[in-house]
Amino acid sequence: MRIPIQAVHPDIGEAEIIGWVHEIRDLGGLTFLLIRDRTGIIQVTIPKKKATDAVLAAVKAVSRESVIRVSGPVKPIDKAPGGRELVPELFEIISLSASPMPLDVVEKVPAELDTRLDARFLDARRPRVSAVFQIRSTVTRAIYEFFFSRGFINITTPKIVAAATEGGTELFPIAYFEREAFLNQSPQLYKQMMMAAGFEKVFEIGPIFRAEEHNTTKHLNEATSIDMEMSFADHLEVMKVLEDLVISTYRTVADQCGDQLSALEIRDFAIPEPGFPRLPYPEAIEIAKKATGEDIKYGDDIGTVSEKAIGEEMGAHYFITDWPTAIKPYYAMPYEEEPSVCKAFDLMHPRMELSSGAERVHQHDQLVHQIRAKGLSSESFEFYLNPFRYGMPPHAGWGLGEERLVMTMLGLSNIREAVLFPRDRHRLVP
RNA sequence: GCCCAGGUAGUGUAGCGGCCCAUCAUGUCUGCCUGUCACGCAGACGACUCGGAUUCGAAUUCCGACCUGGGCGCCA
Repeated sequence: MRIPIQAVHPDIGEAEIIGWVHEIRDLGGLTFLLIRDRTGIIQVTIPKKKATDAVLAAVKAVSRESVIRVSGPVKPIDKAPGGRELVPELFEIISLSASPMPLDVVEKVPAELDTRLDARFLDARRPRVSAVFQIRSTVTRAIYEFFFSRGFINITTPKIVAAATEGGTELFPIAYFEREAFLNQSPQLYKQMMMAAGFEKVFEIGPIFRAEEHNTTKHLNEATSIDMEMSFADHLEVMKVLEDLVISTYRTVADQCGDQLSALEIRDFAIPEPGFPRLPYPEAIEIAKKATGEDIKYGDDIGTVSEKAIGEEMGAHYFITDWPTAIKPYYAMPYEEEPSVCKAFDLMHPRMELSSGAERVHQHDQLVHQIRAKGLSSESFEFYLNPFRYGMPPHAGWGLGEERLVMTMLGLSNIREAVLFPRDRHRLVP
């Protein structure tokens, strides 16, 4: 019976392991193999004089990164990594690895991201890479648990759609039988429609597609969006939910991913402090203006340089609130007393935007008016507008980028590090 | 899309008109080695992105294409 390498202790006497050959050190009369599975690494020691011919022949034939099965007694040895070693009685090559390999799993020689992504299956054998995706898995589970524990209903919405969600972003066109369709940029319209269905609290974690030709370390053409929508809630309430979710996700990772954080050499993993500061948009651009010396006017978008400058000033997670209605989507609710400002917010990490959300317009006529004010045609939104005629409750929600959450949490320099098979301007394979 | 920097063995690099049938490391192969832990030692193998131009001579200069990284824009 195979046991995980992490569970191999001298007390258990004998063990059978299956794993990849991490390193081979042949000293002549003595050969050391390091064998790796996803739980850890163990040394297998083969003394030439005591080993059987079958074992010696297999050890001679095996190459690095081959899959092997080894069984034999486990011995406590101070000199071995982990304080124990396995001396094989049986040594079977299950799957021989070819050489040379596209990259060095042991990381004696670094590999560039592009090389790594081309051979992602090998790259992901590296403990530090594997750790990122184990943590991302924990993040996903923590988020599902967070929403379920608060009574949210999980929904799935179509990724093949007939038209744009918000305008603004480019869509990928696809052939849908005899018609043209698009990959959805956001579940926004569908999650709002479920407010009209009376679901009250919904969430979805799923892919979104943006055909923007951006070329940066924080954009993807296929990303994972964590979306929620809540009836009878205003923007302030859903901001609190967002803050709680971020903190509880960090806490779960801190509690459950100690080994993975060590593998990433993250020693000072800090859980964000509750009470994220709320920075009104006019104050945000003031900070940006002072820090960058640029002439930023009210109503301008906050560019990358400004975003960084404000992030440095704030130093931790914060919200930007009270955005000009003109630069937020048509579905953001303007303040009654000052309609040029709306109840939209962005959740910022000092490095970048993580989430944006808003209280939504729930009155049909106002929504039509705002769609037209953005230069969009309300006819193509008929499927979306219809529910607003038949008792749409007030509601609010947000969308949070999962890759950006993981990237900022782990200090990854490139968002592609947080995706197994990233899709960007140039990469479609693997 | 724009700007900048690049593209040299499987990987990561040095070289930047002749000292280059190209440096170093890692890797692979062969040999030696019984406590390695980035094992060591000896030997071998393996590369100038593609196309054009300049030149007596191009990895090196110029032009074009393709590809990569970073910054910006757009965007979340």
